Amino acid sequence: MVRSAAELFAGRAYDGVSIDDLVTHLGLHRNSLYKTFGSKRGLYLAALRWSLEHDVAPLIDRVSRAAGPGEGLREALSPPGGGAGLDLLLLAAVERAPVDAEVAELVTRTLDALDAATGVPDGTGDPGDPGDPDGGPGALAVALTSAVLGLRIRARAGAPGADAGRACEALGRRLATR
Amino acid sequence: MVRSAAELFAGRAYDGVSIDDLVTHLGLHRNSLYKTFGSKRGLYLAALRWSLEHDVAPLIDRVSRAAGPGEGLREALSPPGGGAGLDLLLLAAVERAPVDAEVAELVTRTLDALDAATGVPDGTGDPGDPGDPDGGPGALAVALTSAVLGLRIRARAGAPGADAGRACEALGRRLATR
DNA sequence: GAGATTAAGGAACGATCGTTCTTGACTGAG
DNA sequence: CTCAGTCAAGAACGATCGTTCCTTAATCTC
Repeated sequence: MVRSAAELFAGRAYDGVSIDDLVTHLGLHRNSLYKTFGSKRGLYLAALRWSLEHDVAPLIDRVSRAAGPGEGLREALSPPGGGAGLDLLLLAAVERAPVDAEVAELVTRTLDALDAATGVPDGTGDPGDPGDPDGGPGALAVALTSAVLGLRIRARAGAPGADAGRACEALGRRLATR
Repeated sequence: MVRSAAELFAGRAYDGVSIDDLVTHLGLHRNSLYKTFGSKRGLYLAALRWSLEHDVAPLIDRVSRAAGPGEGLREALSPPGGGAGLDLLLLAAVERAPVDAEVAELVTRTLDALDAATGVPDGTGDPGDPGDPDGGPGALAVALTSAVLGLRIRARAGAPGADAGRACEALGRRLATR
């Protein structure tokens, strides 16, 4: 149920998903929705948390176990389960986080975890260069996960699609050497 | 007028900006809006085109003239003019392009131009590696511009902010060497 | 100066939004 | 059997959405 809601919210913007859409695509009916989740926002938060736990968290696990940075992040773009993947997190970051503090908190915490999972060093020449300088992973890891978000955007926007894998592979190779 | 509309649409989602918001924040009044642009979507498209021409195009110019890939893209994150910058393009790519073919066309064409402006080689080991293999810039350039989009997302989502510059700098250094 | 044209400023429209209330059938305990 | 409680199903609510229409004031032409 919550998973179906997550898939709907991952497909289009928050305002683009109406209560009628939710009621018809899900089995659940109006009364139960408000009884259980309180409001549309409540259901959205539940769906977001579900997606972060069941889609993104396993992905973070696989990334942290991957051989190189490129390999792990390439499969981040095409999740095996066929679920919402990163899309709900992406939409939440772009359109909900700026107007919803609770969403912003969830998003930043998840992205920070994804940064840490890459295991990529800082990459700046600043003092205290390696790994974790002072709280939080390195600048290069932030850039890498940001690239994944951007590639997912371009795939959604209708790019040819196949070159997303090539782009991630090329980037991973550059970051892996040395 | 169109610029003010672009700033509004860059700030929140398309459905989050109402006609009342537009007529109050802009000087223009309802009748003229529909006389001139036909519909809300018409005004949105005009604003998007304006932003692409006045915000993104100069940015692409500066990127193509920058010394290294990192230097040019870092200022892409904090445009000097203080305008909408990449935000309208970003929102258009995430939430409008999947449901509006005309927006998708504008977005993909602009992003392709940004790729080409980086002057970054392909980076894959594929045959025909250097520069433009067959139509369109290299995979590494796609990854680089995608990273810029992702960093802008994280800045909007409430990240500490300062590390976006560090991330872009670190990535630029990695891509410049060799 | 008189008449035609245009734009401003709202009122008003139907549709749809998120939310709540009412109704009717079903279930378990006494 | 009876009755309190639960839940599906949908009607209905006020608010707001995008869009159109109407009235009035200003501008331009002859």
